[in-house]
Amino acid sequence: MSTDTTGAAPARPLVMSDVAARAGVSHQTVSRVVNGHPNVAPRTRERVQQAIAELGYRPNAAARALVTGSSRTIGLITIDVDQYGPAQTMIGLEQAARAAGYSLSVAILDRAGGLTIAEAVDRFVAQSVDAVVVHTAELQALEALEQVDPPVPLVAVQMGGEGHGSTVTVGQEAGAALAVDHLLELGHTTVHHLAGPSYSVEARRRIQGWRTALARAGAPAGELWLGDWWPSSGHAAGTDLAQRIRAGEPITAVFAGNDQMALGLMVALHEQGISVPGDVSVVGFDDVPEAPYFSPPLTTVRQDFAELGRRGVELVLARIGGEDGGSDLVEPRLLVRSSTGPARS
Amino acid sequence: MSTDTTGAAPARPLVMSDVAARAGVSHQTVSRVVNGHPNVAPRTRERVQQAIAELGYRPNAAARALVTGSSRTIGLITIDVDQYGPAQTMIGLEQAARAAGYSLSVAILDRAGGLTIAEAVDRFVAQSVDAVVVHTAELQALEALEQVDPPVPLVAVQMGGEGHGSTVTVGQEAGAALAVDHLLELGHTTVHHLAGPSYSVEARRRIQGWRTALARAGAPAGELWLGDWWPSSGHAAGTDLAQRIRAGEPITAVFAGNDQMALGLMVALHEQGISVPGDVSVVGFDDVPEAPYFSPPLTTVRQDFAELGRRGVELVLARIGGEDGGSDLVEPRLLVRSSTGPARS
DNA sequence: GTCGCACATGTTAGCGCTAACAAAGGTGGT
DNA sequence: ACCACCTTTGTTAGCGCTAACATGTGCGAC
Repeated sequence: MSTDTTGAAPARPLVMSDVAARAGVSHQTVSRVVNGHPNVAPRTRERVQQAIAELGYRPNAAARALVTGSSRTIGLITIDVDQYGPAQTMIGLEQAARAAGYSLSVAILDRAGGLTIAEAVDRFVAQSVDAVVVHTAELQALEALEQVDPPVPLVAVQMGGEGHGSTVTVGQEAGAALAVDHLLELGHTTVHHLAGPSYSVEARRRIQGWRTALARAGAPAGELWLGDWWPSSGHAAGTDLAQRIRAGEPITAVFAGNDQMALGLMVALHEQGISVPGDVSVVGFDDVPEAPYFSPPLTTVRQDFAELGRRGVELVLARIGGEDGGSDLVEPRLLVRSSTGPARS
Repeated sequence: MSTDTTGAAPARPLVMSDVAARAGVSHQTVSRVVNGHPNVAPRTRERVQQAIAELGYRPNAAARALVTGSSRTIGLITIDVDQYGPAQTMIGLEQAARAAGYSLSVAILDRAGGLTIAEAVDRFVAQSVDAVVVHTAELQALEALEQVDPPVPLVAVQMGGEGHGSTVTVGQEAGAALAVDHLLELGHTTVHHLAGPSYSVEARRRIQGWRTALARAGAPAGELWLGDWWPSSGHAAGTDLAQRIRAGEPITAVFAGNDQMALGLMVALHEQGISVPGDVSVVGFDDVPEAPYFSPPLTTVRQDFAELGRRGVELVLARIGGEDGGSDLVEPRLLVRSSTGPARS
């Protein structure tokens, strides 16, 4: 319907020589100004900058990428961005990347296998990205990652194990230990664990941290259930738990692998007439924004996801700059609210 | 035969003429095969495809973008991806885009003003994106959008008003009406509304829908409070509300602008000894995954965010293909759970 | 005054690809 | 047999930019 020639929008996109013509210099001088090259006379630089501003010129990224081999773009491979943690991490990543002058290209894996890690890396390489950041805790995906050897830096964020390339990770074991120690200090004999799914490396690390903390304190081993991160699996576990408690089993403390499962768990317990924290204390993991408004407000382990993203970019930049960039760790923190209390004597 | 096939990372990236040499054709023939050009002899095509497979060749996206002016990339400008809706929408968008052979480049706005819409669009244009999708309900951002006239299709997703270019939107008024009518049918005299912040176009549309539905039913106008989408603002509103109820005000039904505020509201009510739905019925908006596990399980209006993303891509593709692509609407749906009940007589 | 050298600017080539045109080979109609 | 015409393939140019080299200019050292 509308023809796109409304004064401001030029029919032919502006190129460097348009700016050059206007400033009365060669296109190469414009290039030097654009790239902050030192050997340009101040007056010339000013004229060029003015011409750029007047024309509203932006250099063509594709041409730049072609000649330099770098697109000033970082590729992010992620999963489950509809969950709080991955979404926060992505925000931290994007903002840090942008602050450093990089754009973010995103590929979202799905559990249905629509896109494999190798394909995603491949695509990014063809796009001339300067680095790839992988954010997933999927065991399978991480194993696949080992096979990939891209010609650009690859950094993993939040992965549990030590993998190919650089890694930023939250101290999952430390976080689990925080939860367990808190519960033990409140006088609970042992702590049971409702873990995330087995394909998740994070879930495994938390299980490991839980076991270790229990052992270190000399407490008897607790029981382990597996959920799928979602509230419904917490609810199922809670229903089962409640029946066993009413049957007389001495279960008084549960550490849930994330806040959403803790929510489902507490709701099920409540439905079955079990009091939290009166009868059972519950600790979550993540500290989602809703956690303070659960019933009762949830004691949980906070992970600083945005910081994770920022560190990831730092690592990327170090690697792009040729530095080695080893592993980096973000420490979690315990937030005590009202879902935990002293053990019933 | 020098068996230096794939295996190790090649020192020099593969280019089209490497493939051409291996297949014994010219680079242009390779280009034709890669782009599915019709006039290539079947045998030749096969040989070339085999060479591509053996070498693991991927065309350089920057060179392609430079010569064609298209990078097969869609730029997404979004905000609040840490909230459920925007994150889901992004997932729908990314998957539909990838299915159509496009990549997604992401810019995340922040309320602090780190990046303006105009800058983001500008950046994307310099990146030769084929289209820009804007996903925000920020009034300010949408106004700024009116000033922008990019040389590529721009489609807005979820915006309330009719703006420049194409639009996909959820029927906000219809959703609000769903909530109000449900409450009215249960016998409540009127419905009060805890709305989202005033800068949000969505919040405004829901307010409008709420008012209209009330008026249409001949119900007296309800009271309006403004929150900020987060649970804490719902909690504050709920605390205030509870006191007024205990003072005798006849408040029995509240429609919250989103589920998180509904959560905060219900918790505050509960803390103050007001029963939901016994004393007050509450309806949310969004249907986050936690909603069935709130206390009580929340009656809410579901928005299909992933579908929104998919439709957005459809619209984009239509626009890229030169079609007009008008507005498109996704209809919300009411999910009745346990936070609503008949009015107390 | 003349040389040397640093700085400022211009000129040229080429990144890897696609588009346009050119050339070669095959087919059928007369 | 010839030519018209289609299909298949190759050759060339150029997208917009940066890197490398070439040229021009000014100024201090001798």
